[in-house]
Amino acid sequence: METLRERKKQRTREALLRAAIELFTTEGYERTTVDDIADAVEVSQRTFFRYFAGKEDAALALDEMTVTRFVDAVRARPSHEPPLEALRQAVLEGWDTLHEVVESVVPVERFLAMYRVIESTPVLLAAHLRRSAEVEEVLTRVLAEREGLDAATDPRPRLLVAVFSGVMRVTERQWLTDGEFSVEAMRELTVSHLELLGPALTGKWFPYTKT
Amino acid sequence: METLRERKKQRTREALLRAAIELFTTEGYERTTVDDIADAVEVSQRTFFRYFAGKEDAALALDEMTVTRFVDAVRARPSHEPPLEALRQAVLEGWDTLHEVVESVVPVERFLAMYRVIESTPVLLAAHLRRSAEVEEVLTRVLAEREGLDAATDPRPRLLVAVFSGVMRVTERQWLTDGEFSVEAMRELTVSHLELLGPALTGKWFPYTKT
DNA sequence: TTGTCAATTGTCAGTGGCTGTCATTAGCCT
DNA sequence: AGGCTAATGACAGCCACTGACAATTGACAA
Repeated sequence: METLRERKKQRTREALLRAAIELFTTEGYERTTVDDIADAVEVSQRTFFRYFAGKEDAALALDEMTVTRFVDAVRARPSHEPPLEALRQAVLEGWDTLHEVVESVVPVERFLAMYRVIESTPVLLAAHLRRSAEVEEVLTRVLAEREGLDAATDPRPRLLVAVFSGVMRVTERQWLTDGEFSVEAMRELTVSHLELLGPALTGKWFPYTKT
Repeated sequence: METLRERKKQRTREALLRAAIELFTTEGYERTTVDDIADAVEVSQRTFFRYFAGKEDAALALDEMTVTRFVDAVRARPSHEPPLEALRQAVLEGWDTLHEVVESVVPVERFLAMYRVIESTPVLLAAHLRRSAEVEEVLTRVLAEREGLDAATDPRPRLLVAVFSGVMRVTERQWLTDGEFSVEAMRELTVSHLELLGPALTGKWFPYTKT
């Protein structure tokens, strides 16, 4: 049983996060001030900064939860799987379990709306990409260990992760652009894009038809 | 012959850029204020913001020049080359002609020092990655046109560019980490990493030896 | 050459993100 | 109940950045 203090803190944080997401998705990220968020929860601006490193941090907090989940899923993949397959399965797992990760804070639609805000707000997109680079670093170490390679001297795990992450970014972007925001659509795009990986590199452009 | 006004403007901009790079590389990006830069050139802070969209913009201006050069090089590659080869050659050209692009503003060592500042300063790295994403978009369109594909519906050009860019990011990062800052070292890393692309994806980890 | 026009710059005031400090409040524990 | 500690609020201040307006300076024609 956790103490009252801890429960209060957790509620404050969640309230701030919810208010932030609400405002970001309805009013826009730039037009929302930290004071707006703090006022909505009736705490001081200073308190906001005690829970979040900055405005960006609040905007990316949801995404951060899903990323953590994804990385854990990669770690949990059986070690006999080829690395690319492990990454692929982990991503698909991530999308399948999106609800249980996010729903504790906001409905999934809010999450998707927030995702679009991130992609369309330059400063948020930048922060998101930097965070992705950090994740690539972690994945590199995880894969290197799995495969018994030394990430410090062997560039191949890092390359593999970079390539995979590149494909995932393209996939997410197209998913948002298509306007078809179902988990199923995301699954299909992921699978088909990863299948295109080999052919795309050879430079032999067979006629392309959507699957 | 250009007018006196234009020459003055150009000189002011270059002076600001040089002062900014000087301060960023010696004092650090965060510890340098816009006032510091403006004072060093003896203009008002307001004037700085008339030449650069922000502090970031000044920090990334040099890199921007080289990126522009690279994109132009891609456009200039003969259309019979396979796309990946065109990108590869354009990158190598870019490194070979680094001097003539950069030297008009600062010595090349300054450029390299600034590059390290970018990689080691979170907010600059983020901005750099976002800019790279924009470049990927441009390259996608260039390649799609070259190959007679429709970038809007066919994901393959975008995937190819994303993969290539991923490899280049890994390469640059390792180049900076290795501490061997010669153009030759960069060439070699580029070539060898691109050669590893295929094998890295198959998941068959042959013993790796540096070339 | 001089006067007019337009571009460049400086000054000033203000906003918003973010931090340090310190007093106050509120939960915890004996 | 009372002392301890963690959480909060209030305040002052820094810095990036912007809008508005006035002052300056180069351009160009009469």
